[in-house]
Amino acid sequence: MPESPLHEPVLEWYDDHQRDLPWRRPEASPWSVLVSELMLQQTPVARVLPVHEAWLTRWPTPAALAAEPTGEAVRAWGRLGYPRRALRLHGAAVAIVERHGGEVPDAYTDLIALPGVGDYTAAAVASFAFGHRHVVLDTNVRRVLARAVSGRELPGPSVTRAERDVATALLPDDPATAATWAVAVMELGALVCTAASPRCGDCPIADRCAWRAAGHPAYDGPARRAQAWAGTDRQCRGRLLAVLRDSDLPVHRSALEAVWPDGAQRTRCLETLLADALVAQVGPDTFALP
DNA sequence: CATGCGTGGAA
DNA sequence: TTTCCAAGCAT
Repeated sequence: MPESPLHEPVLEWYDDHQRDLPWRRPEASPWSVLVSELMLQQTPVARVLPVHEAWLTRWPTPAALAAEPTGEAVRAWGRLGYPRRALRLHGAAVAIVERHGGEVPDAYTDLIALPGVGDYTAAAVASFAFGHRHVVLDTNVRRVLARAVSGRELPGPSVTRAERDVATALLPDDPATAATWAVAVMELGALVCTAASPRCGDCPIADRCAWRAAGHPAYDGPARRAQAWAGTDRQCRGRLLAVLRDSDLPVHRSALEAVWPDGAQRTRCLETLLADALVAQVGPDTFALP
């Protein structure tokens, strides 16, 4: 389903406005792309940039990372958030060495079999790193298509069949063009067609946007539940892990008690961190990164 | 399919 | 000061 009136303006806009990101440069390796995609899951580009650079310097290949303890990945992950992603990236590196001779695979089915790689990430790596033709459906793309094509402000909570059909119908036939289209729509969503304050005045397809034509009707789907934070297990786990991350030596229980007063919750969170293999117990009362 | 999972900057 | 996130994944 090639020629859509959306293609040319979006591709031209991307050519003029795309950000210069390390994982988009011609010399970027598939490993660099994969690392960036894991880090960018729910984490803003600005915070990923320095960690990605340090990561690729220290571990230029999957084999280099796979040779290290998982705790080194957790430490290097720093404050990107969702540190289980660090374990998954390490696990992906191990799997790449074991199953693919140390080379990041280019096939979607091989990619999605890696830890931490779901539909979006598999399609993104196959498309961005290898130029393959895939529907790359992230939250940015979903929002752009919801607006421009479907006339709604925001996509629903989960990907629908109809949404995927729309994205598939718009995907250019030529693989190279499809890959550029995928990253271009995503970039448009990230820079112009943003969630909160879309800059329709800068949008290359504003005159073809169904949402704009309909007068920017407000989102009418199910309310997205706000995520609580203060006092949650997530906050507690974050505090505990930060103590271990910031110490080169194993830490005593007392150091953990100091950052979270609620003993029952602290104990429970420490247990889940141990169960998740984000923390290791190295003595009767001492803990460290694995 | 609904939930849980971190973080720090912007509105 | 609160709120709301930001290129999802696993269960």
